[in-house]
Amino acid sequence: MHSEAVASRSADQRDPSRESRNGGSPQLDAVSLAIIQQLQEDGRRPYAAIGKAVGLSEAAVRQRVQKLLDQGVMQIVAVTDPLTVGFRRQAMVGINAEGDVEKIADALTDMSEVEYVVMTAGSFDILAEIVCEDDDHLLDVINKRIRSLPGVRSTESFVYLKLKKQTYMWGTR
Amino acid sequence: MHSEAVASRSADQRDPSRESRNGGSPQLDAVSLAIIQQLQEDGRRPYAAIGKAVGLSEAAVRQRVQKLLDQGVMQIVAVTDPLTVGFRRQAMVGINAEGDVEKIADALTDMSEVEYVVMTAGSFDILAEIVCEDDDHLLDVINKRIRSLPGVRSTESFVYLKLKKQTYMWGTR
DNA sequence: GACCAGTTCTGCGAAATCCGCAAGGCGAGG
DNA sequence: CCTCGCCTTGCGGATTTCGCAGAACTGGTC
Repeated sequence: MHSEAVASRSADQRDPSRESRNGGSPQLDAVSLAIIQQLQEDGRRPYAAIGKAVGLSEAAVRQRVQKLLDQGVMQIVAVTDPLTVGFRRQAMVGINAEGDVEKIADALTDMSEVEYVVMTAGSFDILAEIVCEDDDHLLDVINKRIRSLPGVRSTESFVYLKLKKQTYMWGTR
Repeated sequence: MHSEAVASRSADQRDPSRESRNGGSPQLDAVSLAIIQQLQEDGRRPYAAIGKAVGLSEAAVRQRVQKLLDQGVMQIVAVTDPLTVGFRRQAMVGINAEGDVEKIADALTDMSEVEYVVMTAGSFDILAEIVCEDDDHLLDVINKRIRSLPGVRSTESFVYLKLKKQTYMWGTR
């Protein structure tokens, strides 16, 4: 019914062997990847259109999307540039820590002003992106809430001046 | 018909005076903010439900969402953790530059491996997030493509080990 | 090979949503 | 007064969503 994509799908695309060891995360086959890719282009694209593109029925796409959402593998959301949207201060904070770094990362995760937390290798152990109402708020979060966390050795801040690019199209290359 | 939200809306929410000067971006009133907020929670929420929440008709919400999309104020997309999705290397790169920094940022923006570019104040002029297939690819992008850009004085890389948090809920606080 | 349990896909109707369009209200400005 | 921009209401038709039942495939076991 829907082109020749169907014929090859069940034969080879479902192969999960290439996943290797990437942290025990719920393995994704090529079909789910293709679905995610469709939704990276347009988060509101109808299931039927996605199904046609990846070679699956509408209902099957719906189930897989729901599972991906439930598993937390992806989220479908509106993204903006907070700076554009208005009167806010944003910054990236590099953190040097000692002891249980992951616990510090968890503490950051619990802060509502923190949008993005990633553990890194390099001269910072953690990078955290912060979105605030104004300078006072930003200062408060960085100096009072973050620097006072046990294990935080030092921090360095990079206040955002202008967001130049923000995409989610890694699947489309 | 839709609760008391309507009554107050036209009276005060449409006031654009608090926008201040934030870069000549298309000013948003409180209603559009509320719509964005709804879509930050669920990018697929139906227009009627959004309308009920913000006190607008379904058709009006539809028009505003379309305009916000067209203007590039927001995008509705699926977001994932590339590391979770599989076999990739990701890094944040801090860049020190001389001369026209914005031009360098534009050059970074043109690279498909670069997902995120922001100009900052601090010890880096630019922060760029990179998503790659593997180590070789990452090395190639950083050392060959970025460091060779005219005006780039130095770079420092932070390879991602683990993404701990990634949200878009600034509207919901 | 046969059987079975679990999972995934397909194929439907029914309900809800999307989408374009037209007619009218209403406030802001010229 | 008139225009412009935006919202509302209402409408129908096309499309999409959603739940469910049956079929198909997978992996494990005997």
